[in-house]
Amino acid sequence: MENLERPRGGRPRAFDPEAALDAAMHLFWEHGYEATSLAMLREAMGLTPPQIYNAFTDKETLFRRALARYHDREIGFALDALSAAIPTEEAIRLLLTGAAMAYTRPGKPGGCLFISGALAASPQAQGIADELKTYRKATEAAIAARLAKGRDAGELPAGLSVERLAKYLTGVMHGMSIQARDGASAEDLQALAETTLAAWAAEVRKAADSKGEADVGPVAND
Amino acid sequence: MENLERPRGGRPRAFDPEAALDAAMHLFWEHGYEATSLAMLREAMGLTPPQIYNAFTDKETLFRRALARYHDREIGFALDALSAAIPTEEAIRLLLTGAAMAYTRPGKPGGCLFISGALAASPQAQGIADELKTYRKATEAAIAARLAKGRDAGELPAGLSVERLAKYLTGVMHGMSIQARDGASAEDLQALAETTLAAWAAEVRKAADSKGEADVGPVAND
DNA sequence: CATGTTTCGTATTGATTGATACGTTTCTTG
DNA sequence: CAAGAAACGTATCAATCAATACGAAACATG
Repeated sequence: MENLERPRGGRPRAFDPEAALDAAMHLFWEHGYEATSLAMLREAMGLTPPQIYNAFTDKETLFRRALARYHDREIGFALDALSAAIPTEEAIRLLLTGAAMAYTRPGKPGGCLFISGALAASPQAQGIADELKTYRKATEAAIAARLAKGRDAGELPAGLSVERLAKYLTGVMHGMSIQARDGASAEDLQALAETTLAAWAAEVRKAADSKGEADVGPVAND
Repeated sequence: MENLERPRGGRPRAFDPEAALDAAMHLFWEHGYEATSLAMLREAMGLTPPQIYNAFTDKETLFRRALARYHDREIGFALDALSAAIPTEEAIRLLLTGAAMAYTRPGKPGGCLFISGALAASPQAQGIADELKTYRKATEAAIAARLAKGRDAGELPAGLSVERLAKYLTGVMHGMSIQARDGASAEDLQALAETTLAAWAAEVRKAADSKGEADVGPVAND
């Protein structure tokens, strides 16, 4: 998966590429793609420009590597929550709770790199903005797929629009990311997640009522 | 309020400052503060650099002017909804519906300038990022104040945490802004708003139940 | 009409941006 | 131990960034 091993001999690297990538990731996370200059990267990574360019080609490639690393190391909770063998509602609860924690980790930048990396961008960096959008859309698609799976399994009413609910949940997570950047605590985001789950229950009940069915189960009482 | 009138004679301006500011606002809205270069502003505003600097001091001042103009001309719906003499729930409904429309206006950049302007920033532009955060926090505070007013008027249960609910609603609006930037339609955002209002009802009921009171009224039925 | 004031247009300014040239050093391989 | 390969450090590249100098032009006021 990692294509960093050298094919043949030569002078060995004087630094740890993973540690350097980690430093770059945190810097991009904090300041975004375009606002992070090579001078800042140089200092944070402890490297000279030729070292950076030899190892990571250019700034754009370095950022994409940082994105992949972020996806693997910082938000594994999302994939884990959605793929776990647990009820749908519990998976969504794990997802939102995980986001509340991941967006407010001590010593880490607040919020999500997929959002902080670039929302608006210059025309030259449009490709980066598009890549980030792709990551965000993938999250939404994964949530929708999980909801569809729960609906097909009879956990959710057949009349429920999974796309609509996925868009709501993704939107809430995006909002949590911005709230985190504005100083919200883990507890604040946890409360936000709980309010969101209340909406979940209301939406599910509404969809079930509109079909006149009563086989809802997990959200029947009050 | 506008301090653009000259005190004494001199050569008149060859351009309309408001139209120029409008062009700058839309450009900042689309690309954000830092990613918008003076070359781009020059072309969009149809002005030479000295014209821009003479009229708006510098890029930062121009951006702050654009922010104020955006606040006055593009999101008046928010203040209107919160200050209207209508029930609290209706005010929130207007607020969210207004956001769904304002974030997807044809011919305008998607989302909200207060978010697209800068989430992450370079150390040099930290002041701009802080100013945007101030605008976002002001929105949250205005929502909280409106909720508190509704609670004090007996429209909402006394046990309701207006700060928590305000944080949720603000977060949802932020999420709507990002969804709009990712291509969501006005209908998508409207659906998101309706799901949010379902959460509203659930939260209010929960707060009322925890107090054991029944004087809720607008959300009693099912 | 003379004077003061403001903006005009043209041509640049110094600083910073992302990215390299080049000769040297240090490793693997045969 | 020679030959090839890769990364090293130093110094710097052209392009773009935000911002101005400067003299001419166009207004208001006396």
